[in-house]
Amino acid sequence: MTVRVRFAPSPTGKVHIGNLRAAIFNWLFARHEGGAFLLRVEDTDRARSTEEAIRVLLEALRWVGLDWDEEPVYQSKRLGEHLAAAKRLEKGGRAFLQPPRVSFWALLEAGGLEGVPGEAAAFLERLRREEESLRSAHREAFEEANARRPKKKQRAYMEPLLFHIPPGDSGKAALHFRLPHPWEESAFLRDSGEVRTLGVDPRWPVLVSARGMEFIPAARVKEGTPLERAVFELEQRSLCGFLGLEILGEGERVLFDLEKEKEGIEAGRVLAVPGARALRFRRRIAAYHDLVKGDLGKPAEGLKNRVLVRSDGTPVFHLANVVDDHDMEITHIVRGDDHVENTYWHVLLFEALGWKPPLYGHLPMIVNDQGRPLSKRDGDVYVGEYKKKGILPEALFNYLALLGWSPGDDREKVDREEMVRLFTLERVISTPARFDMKKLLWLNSLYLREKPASELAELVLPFLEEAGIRLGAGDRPLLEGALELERERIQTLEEFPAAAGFFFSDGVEIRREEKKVRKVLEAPETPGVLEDLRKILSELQDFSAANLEAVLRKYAEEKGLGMGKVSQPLRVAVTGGVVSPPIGETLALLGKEKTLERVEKLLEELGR
RNA sequence: GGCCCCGUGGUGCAGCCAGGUUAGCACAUCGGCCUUUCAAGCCGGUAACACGGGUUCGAAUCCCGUCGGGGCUGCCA
Repeated sequence: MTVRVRFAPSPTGKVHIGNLRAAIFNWLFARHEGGAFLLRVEDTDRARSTEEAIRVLLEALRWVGLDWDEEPVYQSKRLGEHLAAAKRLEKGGRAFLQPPRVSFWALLEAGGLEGVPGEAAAFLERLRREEESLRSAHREAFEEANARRPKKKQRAYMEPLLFHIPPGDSGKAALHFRLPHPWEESAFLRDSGEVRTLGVDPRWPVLVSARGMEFIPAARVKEGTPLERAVFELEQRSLCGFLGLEILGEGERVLFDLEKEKEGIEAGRVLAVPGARALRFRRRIAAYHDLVKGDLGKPAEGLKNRVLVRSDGTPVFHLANVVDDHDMEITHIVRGDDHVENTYWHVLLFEALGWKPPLYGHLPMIVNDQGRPLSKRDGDVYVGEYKKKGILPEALFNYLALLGWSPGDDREKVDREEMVRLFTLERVISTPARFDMKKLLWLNSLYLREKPASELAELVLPFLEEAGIRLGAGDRPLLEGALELERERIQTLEEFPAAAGFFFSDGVEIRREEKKVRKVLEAPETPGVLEDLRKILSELQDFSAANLEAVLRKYAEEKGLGMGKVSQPLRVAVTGGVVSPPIGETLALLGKEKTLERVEKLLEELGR
């Protein structure tokens, strides 16, 4: 089997660094396996997915050197396939239409109020009238509880499900995916053998239908709370985790046995079981093997049926994803950790469509200092910002690849080919990683040192322009020379103009505001030294770095001065500051004419 | 709240599955050397197995519990 992986971003005009890392891991995996790396543009949000946004996306991938193997697939063009798959599920009984104004009342009505004792029916009526007051009671209770929580654990208020009226055009129905019934086989659901009981509120009937079940867990409703004041949420669960389900009443009396009602349920009956105290069932576990995290599983009684097609007729992300992954013959899905929980139902969806799901691996998230997922508030989260900062794509690639993966030894700088050779998902770890800009900068300086000056020159041009430095037609050798000298002194291309601008300017502004500069200028021997050097340098024929170095050293020795007393005044004259590459190299590159001009000018300023 | 995932210095990784060094490497930080400045380079220092039990001659490693962080819990993607 040939490995086929994909990177499936939605184009928003910016590429998040976490997405880029996912792309890198996919690419490395594909290249290591000799497989294909594909692109799928999830452009179903037409408002944001402009052509410009798509261009930015592709450009970012090219920038870090990720190439893809086939024409990108545009999700927006595949609406027909998505809907066809949904239709197929509906026909096969694995999806059902449900009108949008779903509420407990509606469901009760659909099934009739038969089985609900008169007392409960009257109570429903009362509740219906008091809906508003209940709603605010719920809200109040929530706000109160929320205020007591530590800030980090606070949640946004959500309407209680009991009164939840999902948005959507009234009159239209959303298509729901139905998880397997307990009597249906599934490769991703297994009998755990463990018997569980789950308390339910006896004041409320449990509803069982082919769509799943609805109940209020007793744990949510405190003992003795008047029902009309109770803060509870209706659970809408699929049946899939409830093997051998029995609904128990007072004294463990069996009120309902799912096995016996199978046929009625399949025929579409909605059963209301009043007076229930507990659900007893054998637990089924939803499970899949994650290539990064190992065997993963969760109790399937927590699984819910999910919306596949919205009431406006558009497929949800998950459906589109699964259908596209199948049609693109994707074999491995490598994506962010935030999709782990979705995977349980994605594999079930594949299965329901009669397809074999791909293998999944989930990458740990990149987090900020607070351990939260990197967001735009943290700054520098988009690929473009790194480019703008003068980070080399090789460095970013290297850094990102090592965030959550390692070649297994202590190497930090690993080139692309080596990574391709060594990459395995097995070596991806599952702990979230913090983004460390300082380490990126360090890696960047390493790559800066080894890139040919001619390439660097090309890359640094925009930064020079940004700094207002214009190069003459014949300045290319000068630029490359300056890069050779400065490359190991800077960490990013962005720093180059400030460090080497003096090579390209006509004159130079002495930075007297700097203490160290003043100290050099005010040194008593400075004027004399500069006068001597003016003479010596003007008579010098061989203006090479080596010779300059030798001449200056000889002069310092003769005068009994430290080399610093000679080089620093020159440096100030020529660069305006006290920092530059070795003085010989600097003067040689700058050239005799400019050097003398600048020394002359400084002497004038010093009144000589 | 429920379920799932994760916990090695300030940070990233190695070590964990197959228990046995002084817990290794790198970034950052501090100090020193080199030195004409700035870098680079070299040498050295500070600093970690979240906590508590258990198993064992021996636990970062296996088991249980606790705590902490994150994810999911939408007709968002």
